[in-house]
Order: sequence, then C-alpha cells, then structure tokens
Amino acid sequence: MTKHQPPESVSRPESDRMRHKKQAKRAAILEAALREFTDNGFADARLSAVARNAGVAKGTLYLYFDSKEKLFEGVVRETLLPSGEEGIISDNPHHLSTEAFRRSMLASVADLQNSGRSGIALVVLTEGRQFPQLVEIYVNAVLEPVLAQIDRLAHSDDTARLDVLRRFPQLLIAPVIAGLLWNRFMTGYPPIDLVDIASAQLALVLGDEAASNTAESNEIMD
Amino acid sequence: MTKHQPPESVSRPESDRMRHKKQAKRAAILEAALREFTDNGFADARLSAVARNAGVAKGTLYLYFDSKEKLFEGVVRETLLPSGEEGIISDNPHHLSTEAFRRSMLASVADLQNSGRSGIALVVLTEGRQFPQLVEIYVNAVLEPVLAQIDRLAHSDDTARLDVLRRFPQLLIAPVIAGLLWNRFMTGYPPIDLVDIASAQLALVLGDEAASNTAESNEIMD
DNA sequence: AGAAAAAATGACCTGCCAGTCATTATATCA
DNA sequence: TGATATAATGACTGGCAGGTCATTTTTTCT
Repeated sequence: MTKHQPPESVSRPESDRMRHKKQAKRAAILEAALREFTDNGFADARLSAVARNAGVAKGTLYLYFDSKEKLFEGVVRETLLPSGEEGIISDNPHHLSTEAFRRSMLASVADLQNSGRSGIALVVLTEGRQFPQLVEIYVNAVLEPVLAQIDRLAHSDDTARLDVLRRFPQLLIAPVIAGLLWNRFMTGYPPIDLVDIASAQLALVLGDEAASNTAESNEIMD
Repeated sequence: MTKHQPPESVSRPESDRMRHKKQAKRAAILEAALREFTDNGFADARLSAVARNAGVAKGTLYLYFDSKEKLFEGVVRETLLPSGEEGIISDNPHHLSTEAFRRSMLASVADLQNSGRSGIALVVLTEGRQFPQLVEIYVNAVLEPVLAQIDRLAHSDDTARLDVLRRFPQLLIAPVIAGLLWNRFMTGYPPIDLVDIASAQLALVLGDEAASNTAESNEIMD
C-alpha cells in the first residue's frame, strides 16, 4: 500500500552495476568451461572444476545455465561461432577469385589454429555423437557457408582441376580436420602446422603457382 | 590321500569341448561389444547391454575381460587389427609402384568401408583421448606402416608432385578420415563414398592417369 | 552315480557426479 | 537503516552403471 511506484514492476531486475557483475561472472564461467571442456572433453568435464576455476560455487552455474549440455552449448555459441570463419564465409555470396580464396582460407585456418577455438571444434567433432543439435548449429554456421564458398569457387572460371571440388568440396578442408586430430592424438610426433598442410592441399587442388606466396604469408601470420 | 593322480595338476584346466564353448562365448561377447561400442561410443556403452546381447550374465563378462577398458581393447585388438590394412601394410618393406600402391590403398579403403571395422576405428578416433595406449596400439599396428609405405612411395622415382607427400604423408589418408567423420555426423547429407574420395585424392597427388581405371575398379569392388 | 572343480549367475554394493534447495550474503530502495 | 528482493552458496541427494561375490549350474573324472 505504501508503494507509489508503478505496480507492474514487481521485480526490479537489475541495475547497471549488477548487469556488469553478472556479465563478468557469466564470462568467467564460460572461460573456465571452455578450458575444462577443451582439456577433458564433455564426458570427463567436471562442473565442480568449472565452478572452482570460475571462482563461483557449483550452484551458481545453474543460475546461468540450465544443465551441463546447455553450458557446453553456451561455450560453443559464444566461443566458436562469433569470430567464425569470417574470412571464407563473409556475407557476400560473390565468389572469390582463386587467389583471394586461397588467402582467406589460409587466414581462417591460421586463426583457427591460434585461437582456443580449435580445441572446442575438436570436442564438437569427437563428441558430436551426443549432441546432434550442436553439430547442426556448427554445420549451419560454419561448415555450410565454407562448403558453399568452395562450391562457388569450383564453379568459377578454371574448370581444369576444379571439377574434383564439385564432387568433393570436402577435400579442401579434410587435411585441416585430419591435422586437428593428428595434433590431438599423435603426441610424440611433430605437430602438423595446419596452415602449411592446408596450403599444400590448396596447391594440389588449385595449382601451386603460389607456393612461394604461401611461405611469405606464413611468416606474416606468425 | 586317495588320489593317485600327479599332485601338481590340482586344477585341470580344459577339455576340447570346453575350450570350444569358451571360445564361442568369448566371440559372442566380443561381437556384442563391437556392436554396442560402435552404436554408442565408449562412454555410453552399457555392459549390461553387452551381456544381454551376448546371451550371458553381466558377471560372466568379467571372467573374460577385467574391465570395460580391457573389453574395449579386446574388441580393437581382435576386430580392428587382425585384417588390418594388409593391402598397404604388407610384410615386405619394398616400395610398391605407383599403380600398385594406388590399387592396394583403394582395396584397403574399400575393405574398411565394407566391414564393421570403420565403426570401431571411428570410436578409437573420437574417444581416443581416454585411451592413449589404445591409440598407440592402433598407431603402431596400422597408421605407422601405412605412413611408412606412403613415405616409401614418396621417395621413389617420380619426384614431380610426390615431394608434397614427403612433407605431409598424412595427406593421402586425410580424406578417408574426414569422410569417416562426415558419414558419421552429417546425417541428412549424402554419404561420402570413401573409395571415391580416396581415389580423387590419389589422382590429385599421384596424377589422374587412372581416373578411368578407378571407375572400373570401383564397379568391380561393389 | 556322486564328489569335486570350474563356470556362470544376478542381486547387491559402492563411488561418482549432475543437479537441488534451505540457508546465507549481498544489493536495492524507501 | 531496515525491509525486501535478488544472488550466491555448498552440503546433500538420487540415480546410475561398473564391478563384486555368495550361490547355483554345469562339467570333469573316478
């Protein structure tokens, strides 16, 4: 009765300070979860460890994410997707020139390799069985556009060796995937540089006129 | 006192009939386990389901295998390795001619695709994180010999386009691995024929003089 | 046949961990 | 400052599945 405030606002949600704190906490949780999932995979990831490393109690996790699955989904959505493979994907459905394609693909691969995203990509890849809807998200957001761009490239001018891409657009990304797995499992062997192997495959498929280019661009990237 | 039998044979192990029964039971368990692991992966495989499908009690499993891990190892050892990639591996360390290599590799891939082994290979691939020693077994028994053979090929006569194999012998098997993953996760998309994609990659790396050959050999294989 | 050994059984045990919730701490606002 | 709402906590629980073992069934051997 004493309230002269508008009655419809029964629960005043948040002040600015609070919003920031919650955002920060959410970010901390996601960061800790990214680490935990990357290191241990989904099944062996411990929510207690995520909570500890995020500096919160276990129960707090459930104020931000409904379940372990949703937390994983959150990590994928906010870590893997945002930067995406912009280089290759881009918004414009125009097809790139062969050289432009080569450059943007290598840039994407370099980005993937140097960010923590490759770890999560690998988890999606290896434990995707349990999360069909996650795989679908990833496919729609990343794989499809990449393959579409490859397909566009395959239907451009040079029909010489490009027709193999029309049958198997996956050929261009296969070495990257295999390289990710190699680096994960073949500990004790020298790791594969994803940019180098992607570059080698590009040379095989598109021609190797840029073999020296590649070396240059590598130096620049590192 | 009444025993005039040699005292050292306290436990007479087995008769022929018994050996056969035990062998059959062991085989039934392995078969059911292969199915269960293939369908559900390691983490989600249920030993109770294995027992049920093998027609034995759960406790019986432990008379044949010490643990779930050992059972999985048994499946890998006796299902994945035995037939191996004989074609490519072979015992002789002689390098094959380009054409012989192409043929034996395609035969191996066809064999992998048509047997249940690809399912288990995929499980090793995707859940290998938890079983470094299993990965090691697989690497030593299959991957190493294959890569060695590829390396031998790479150091044979034709140095033209083969030097890329010297840097990345993995390039030849990358499409097969990627194809396995694609067929597992990209349900709803047309599956990739592993022989076809391997053939395409072989054509890229070794030259496509056998493009028509490939089509023929495919028909024969199917 | 029947005693003794080996094999098989499945009810039970146990450790683990995602998820809960009564309690406590912190923020909001009059 | 005190009343109320919102956020955070962490001890606890429920269920699940890998693994055990006292009991029963089958085989072996005289």
